[in-house]
Amino acid sequence: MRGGGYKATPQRMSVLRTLAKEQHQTLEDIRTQCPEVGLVTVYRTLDLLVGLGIVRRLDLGDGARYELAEDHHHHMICEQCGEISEFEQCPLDPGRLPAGDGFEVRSHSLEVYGRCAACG
Amino acid sequence: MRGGGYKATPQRMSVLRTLAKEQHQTLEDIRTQCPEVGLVTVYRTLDLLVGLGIVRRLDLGDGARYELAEDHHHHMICEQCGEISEFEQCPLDPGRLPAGDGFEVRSHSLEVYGRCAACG
DNA sequence: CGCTAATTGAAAAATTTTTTCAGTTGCAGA
DNA sequence: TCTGCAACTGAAAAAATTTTTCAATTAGCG
Ligand SMILES: [Mn+2]
Ligand SMILES: [Mn+2]
Ligand SMILES: [Zn+2]
Ligand SMILES: [Zn+2]
Repeated sequence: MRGGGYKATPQRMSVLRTLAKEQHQTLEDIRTQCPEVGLVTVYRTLDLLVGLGIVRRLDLGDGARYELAEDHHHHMICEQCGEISEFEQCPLDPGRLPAGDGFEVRSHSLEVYGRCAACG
Repeated sequence: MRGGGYKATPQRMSVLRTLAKEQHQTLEDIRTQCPEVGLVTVYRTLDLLVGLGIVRRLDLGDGARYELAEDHHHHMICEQCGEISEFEQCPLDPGRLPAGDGFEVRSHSLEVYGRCAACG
């Protein structure tokens, strides 16, 4: 963080601490957890952290959510209750990724929709 | 469309015709193609069509896009030029989908990021 | 400790989306 | 073909979200 000439301000630390507590939070979630950080600063901090690759921005259909960019994983979203859970194992068969059309695959994003255990 | 008591208005036809011309359009794209349709009506029509399952809303990181909900397919997004292309073959191995945790998979969404042929 | 570029946040602006509501219209039924 | 009316439209206003400004503050280097 300080490597690139960025300051480790209390506001940034606060946002990071909040992100560490729980994954997949919305801007409002973060705001609630960091009432002492100004709205504009939350926006700017998230932009910065996303730009640095420390945080990942998710678009799961209900607005932006943020998570610490740790290991590669995927999301299961319950269409009934909205619960978002994660799974590690990557169900992609590399052999069946698109090829031959000259597109070079660098990363991917996979979301699985359905019903969580609680919603049957 | 008329089945559910909905009217086939010129505005709705116009939006549908636009969606048929090109996939993955933003609201602005659609507005440009349908200058005669009021902004509010475009919003409402897209909501309606998405609700009816005729249109799919995409979140590929740069705001909402819309496409006719035809066959199941996936997207390749070039991180350089932003080009969005499609591929049909599903690289998912059903055997490696999350299981045992009680989550019932009903659908999925897969996006592949990288470089298109033109961007090297 | 002092300096300075980086940072913050209140206010204002810009952008995007939703709500209102009075007037219009597609279309089912006569 | 004509009528009635629930469905629909769109201008205006409101609400919600995001970005820009800019003067004051501050983290961290020397
Ligand atoms: Mn996650
Ligand atoms: Mn598509
Ligand atoms: Zn994966
Ligand atoms: Zn698939």
